[in-house]
Amino acid sequence: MRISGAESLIMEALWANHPTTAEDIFARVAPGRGWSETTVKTLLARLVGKKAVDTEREGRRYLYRPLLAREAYVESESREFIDRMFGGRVAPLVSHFSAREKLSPEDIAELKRLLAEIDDGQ
Amino acid sequence: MRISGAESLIMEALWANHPTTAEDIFARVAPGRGWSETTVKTLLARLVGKKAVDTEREGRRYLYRPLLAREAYVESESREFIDRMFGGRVAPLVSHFSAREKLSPEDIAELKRLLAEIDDGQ
DNA sequence: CGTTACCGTCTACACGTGTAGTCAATAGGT
DNA sequence: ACCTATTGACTACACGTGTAGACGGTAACG
Repeated sequence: MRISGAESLIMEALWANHPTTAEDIFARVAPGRGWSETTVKTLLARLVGKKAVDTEREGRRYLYRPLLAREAYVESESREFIDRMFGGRVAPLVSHFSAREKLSPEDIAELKRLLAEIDDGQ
Repeated sequence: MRISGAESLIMEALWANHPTTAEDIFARVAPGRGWSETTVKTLLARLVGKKAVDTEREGRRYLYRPLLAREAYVESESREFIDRMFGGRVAPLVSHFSAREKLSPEDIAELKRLLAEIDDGQ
């Protein structure tokens, strides 16, 4: 089930803090977006419909919690993106950024660390 | 100007071979998609409207050529994706793939080569 | 117990997108 | 010069998405 752009903002808020109320999500997401409360509710309802979010009644309101794990979401989005853009391989993407000097020193350090780790594993 | 998913397939065909005719693009893109010829024409027209593709008359038909460079497209899509998914940094993405053993030996070799290259540059 | 405030649901609407049919212009062949 | 085949333009339509108003049920408070 596809998560749209606006919906993914709601998911981010939920991943950061759950279970929680629509009001809380509204408070944390809407300011940066200028969304009305209804918009947040609509998006939540759609996510529940898509089975990406689960609800649990708490008094007169719902508590929302993510059903879709962020890991799984990142995984499928990444795969799709890398397939579309870089023929399914990771190195060309890194190469692309490296060629444009968009790699920060921290990036470079961490990449080295990762590769060393992989070598250790072998 | 945003390029949609279907449109990006047309762009790929154009990047691979240009300038060329709608018929040629149809021949190369439609089979894998089951698109009708009109669909390809519509997408081309939209891309021309978005100024991502340029036309030049050749007899009774057009020759199409990309106006938007693939480099620029990849750049902006990548940036947006990395911002959305990994807080704007490349290393977490690689780390994500590395953790799932989705890095091919070629990926790893190329990453090493890239890092060595960067070191040389310093 | 009745009223009120809150909160989710229903409804709505414009716009982009995926997909394609019909039409009109015109280049080319005879 | 005329007919025809080709090719882009116009039109269309359903569906997802971004965005939000209106409404109705029900929990809570008095």
